[in-house]
Amino acid sequence: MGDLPLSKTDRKNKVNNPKSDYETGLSDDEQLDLRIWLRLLTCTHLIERRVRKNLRDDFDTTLPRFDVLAQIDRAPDGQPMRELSNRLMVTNGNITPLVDRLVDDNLIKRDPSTEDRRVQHVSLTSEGQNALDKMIPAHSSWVNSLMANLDRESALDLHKLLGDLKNSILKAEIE
Amino acid sequence: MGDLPLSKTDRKNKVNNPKSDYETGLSDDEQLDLRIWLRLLTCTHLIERRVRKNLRDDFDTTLPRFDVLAQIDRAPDGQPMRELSNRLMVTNGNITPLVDRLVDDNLIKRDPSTEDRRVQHVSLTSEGQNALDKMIPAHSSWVNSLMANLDRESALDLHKLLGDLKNSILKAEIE
DNA sequence: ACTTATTACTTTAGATCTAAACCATTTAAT
DNA sequence: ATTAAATGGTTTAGATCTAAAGTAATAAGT
Repeated sequence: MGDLPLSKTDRKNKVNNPKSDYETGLSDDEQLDLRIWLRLLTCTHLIERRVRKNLRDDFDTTLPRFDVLAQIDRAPDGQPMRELSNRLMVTNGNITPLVDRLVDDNLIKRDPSTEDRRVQHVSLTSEGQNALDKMIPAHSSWVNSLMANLDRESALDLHKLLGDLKNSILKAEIE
Repeated sequence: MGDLPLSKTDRKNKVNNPKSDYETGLSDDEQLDLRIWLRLLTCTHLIERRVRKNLRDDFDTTLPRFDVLAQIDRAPDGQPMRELSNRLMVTNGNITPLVDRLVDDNLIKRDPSTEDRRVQHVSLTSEGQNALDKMIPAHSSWVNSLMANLDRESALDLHKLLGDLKNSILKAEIE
């Protein structure tokens, strides 16, 4: 895919890079990619576990509920359910009961769209906004403290490389 | 925490870095950490979605089942349930029914430990080993293709930085 | 020996998730 | 206009997950 004569994809080709780990049958590049994937997963799990616990201990709520509230907050005028499930990257069938419960708890509200009768616009109630306003800085500080041992330059590099990775994935998804 | 005079933790201090985003009330470093966390989550979700779909389409199985099989494979002589849940970073109560189903499908087997009557050693059956041997290279190639647009140097950097992040998290967990 | 943790695993209750089927509405294509 | 396709949302079935309680066996402290 790359324009460079020595792109990684070339080097991955077993004709160009016959050295494989005999035990696994995987090339060096494949091994590296798998290790990246494992670390990605580990970091995600570790952070999620901490955030989950803190949300429960400090706010008696759950991560998916917080995620929904935080996402709704990003569109103050309300947003359709589909946008929620897209942004949160979960299936649409998952959002409905989550929103149901948050509506029951009077933290968010559903308003039918005037333009499209299929659409339900979801937005925060003042109670929901209040609750979220307390959670946002706490959540931020938790993540912050987990990354405190990463110097700023590394953090900037990591942010950039994760952006590259995301683009690589999206490019691969298209084909 | 850092030994350097201008460590990130110092700069995070609002006295030293009074510039905050007025809208969010978060410092630049906090914003950066949150963005890293978001990208981490996005990449993880995107890869998981793809792997999940491919496992279903090509092998008619699920990601948690594959994870359990792959983890069991790493300890050929069998390993206790606890080690499984530790390495897969899920609660122990989650592993039991997953293992139950895989045993029912004759892909793995449980053997009581001779040394400790509480322990159940889990290992692959030959059927399970056969199934897994087909999945491993496929899984690797999927991950590989998702990262194909990342050049090798970036991949190495990313691997290293994710290691740094992991260490930072673990250090923070201890306190 | 005896009591008290601790550990390995299971069980329970309930929330969350996926995939797939479904309904209603809107859009596109004749 | 009429049909066909796409879209937004819900529902369903079933798997996966967490947290917390429970059970049995081991380890540690006195």
